[in-house]
Amino acid sequence: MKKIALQKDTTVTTYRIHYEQELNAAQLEAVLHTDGPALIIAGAGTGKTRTLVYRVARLVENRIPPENILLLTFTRKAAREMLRRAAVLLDGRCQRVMGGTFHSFAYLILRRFAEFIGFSPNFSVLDQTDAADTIQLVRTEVLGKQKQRFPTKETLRSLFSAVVNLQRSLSDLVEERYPQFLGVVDRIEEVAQRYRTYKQQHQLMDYDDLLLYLLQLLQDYPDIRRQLGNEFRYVMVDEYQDTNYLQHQIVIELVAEHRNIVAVGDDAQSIYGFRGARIENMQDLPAVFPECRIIKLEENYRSTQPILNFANVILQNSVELFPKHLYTRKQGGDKPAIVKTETEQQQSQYIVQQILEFVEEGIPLSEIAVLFRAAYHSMDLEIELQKARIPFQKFGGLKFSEAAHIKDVLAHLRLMLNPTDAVSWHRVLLLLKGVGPRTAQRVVEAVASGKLQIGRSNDFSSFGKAASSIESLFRLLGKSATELSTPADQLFAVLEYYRPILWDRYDDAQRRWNDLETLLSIADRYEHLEGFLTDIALEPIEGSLEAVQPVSPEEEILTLSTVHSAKGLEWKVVFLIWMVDGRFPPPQAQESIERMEEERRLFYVACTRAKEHLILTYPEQMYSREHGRVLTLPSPFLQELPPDIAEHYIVVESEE
DNA sequence: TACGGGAATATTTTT
DNA sequence: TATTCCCGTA
Repeated sequence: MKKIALQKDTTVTTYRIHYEQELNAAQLEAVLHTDGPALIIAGAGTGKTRTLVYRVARLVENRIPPENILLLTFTRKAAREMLRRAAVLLDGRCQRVMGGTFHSFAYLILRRFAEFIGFSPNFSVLDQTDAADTIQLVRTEVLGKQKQRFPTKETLRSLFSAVVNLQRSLSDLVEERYPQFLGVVDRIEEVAQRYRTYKQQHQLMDYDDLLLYLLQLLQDYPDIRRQLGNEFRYVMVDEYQDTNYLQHQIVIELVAEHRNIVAVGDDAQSIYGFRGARIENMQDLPAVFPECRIIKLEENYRSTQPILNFANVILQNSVELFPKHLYTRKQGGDKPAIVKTETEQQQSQYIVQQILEFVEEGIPLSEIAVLFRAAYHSMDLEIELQKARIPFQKFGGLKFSEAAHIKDVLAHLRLMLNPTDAVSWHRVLLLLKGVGPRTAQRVVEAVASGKLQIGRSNDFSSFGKAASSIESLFRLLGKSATELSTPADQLFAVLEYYRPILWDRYDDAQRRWNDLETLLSIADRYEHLEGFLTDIALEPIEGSLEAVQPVSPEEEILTLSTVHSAKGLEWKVVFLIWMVDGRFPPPQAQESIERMEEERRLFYVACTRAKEHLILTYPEQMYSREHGRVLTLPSPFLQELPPDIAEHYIVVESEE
């Protein structure tokens, strides 16, 4: 007789995570949803990230290979953070999930299939300033001697980008945004055309190209589309309300086979319209996938009820959004405060003083943030914070890696990688004494024709007094290949070379030098120069140029941030400064209803960052360029609020 | 051809 | 306010 024994049935999965206990009903429904399309509409603070994190874990627990899961987020930081949390929740397998932005994902895929779109796998990625510099190159070609008024490189770049992201014609956009340039639209078109071919010839892609070519690849090669569809069998997209047309199409192509798409978003938080974001993408999803399940998360876990009431009122005044009502089970809490100060300085002093009081009460600096509409709005406050020795980190505005000295140094590194990069040659050569555009051009041509070559001895005698400095540049670039093996080594050599140039060019050289040392510590994490440079292009280093006081441990730093950069984050205490007409919203936005609506959503995003205390401030006076000191009006968003939704205060000065 | 000085110009948000 | 543009001078 056969002996019968028991063995564990491994085909029945037992779960390590107690999903039912740790999630609310709606969240649970979203997490347990495995196959097929789903749209999760998640209000602010309703545990959207938590839901995504648990869903990643759940899929992995369901034995779906992590490599087959794709998590697309708005920043790479967000993706990393979610996967880290999933790994803590479950185990290290979650770290193997593919996560990143649309752009970083596109980069990865395009490298793999570069040949299909006529590129080499080593193409480089242009960040915004690189793109503008490249445009400048063709711009001068097209323009020649003519001195008719013509858009600047940055204007051109934003125009070209809008053409791609908004899917509109160049002439339409020129007419709408820059009617003064309607007369030269043909030449603008010519620059656009040349820019396109220039990029192709030199193996360059800007941000828009990454999306454009990925979509093209998916649409033109069904085999590749199927292959990728199988590989990324489960796709999750965060912040769907801020995807643009191209990104939406990419998603549709990618999930065409398996239809496993989970999109998460909140139409009330769409704030990237200027970049082509379309709320409609979210609304379209059920039309594209009729079997799409719709799940709403409405219970808020972040804020107190008075803050939510305030936020709800903001949306009530919106003309186009679906009514939305956030609620919480949290009891109590103060009403938001609206504080009028006389001047900007008084506003800053008030904030500093309040921060100190909150710290006194035991709220750590890391739980406090000051938000504002535009990066430059915090200038005065930054000075006051420095005086009070409150350490802070600033997000938004000019990026660390966009600063001139950083770009200078990176240009040298790019030449080490790719000696045919004309834009970098220009940048690097113009740093030298006695070298102007003409000489730079000569050098670029000589390199292209092989008359000059990095890594061998050259004859520079024709360059007159600039000869010796050009020679030392070539010596530096020639060094790289043989003697320097890591990105950090290479950067170190560049810094040695660049140091005297820096001190000669900038009064604040020491501060900039500190930035460069920071850059060195970042480079140290990389093995290959290529990866280092691409990462910097795809994910410009956040944070201000202002040296963050390095003394204090990281948790003890105050956050200053634009509202845009604060998206998805939360703090116990949130200040929102400059709630003044013309600052929030800015004047340009007031020209159209759509843009005003976006500003309103932005205001909503700002207010829903606060967990316990929300404090809005506005000075009664401000300086304007033309008129000097002028009186302000409170932001229209404040004026339309019912009086009892917040407490109103006026700052009065008193002796100690 | 380089470069300095002064004028013009844009100035919201970001991958 | 800071960068870019334009022009005259060396």
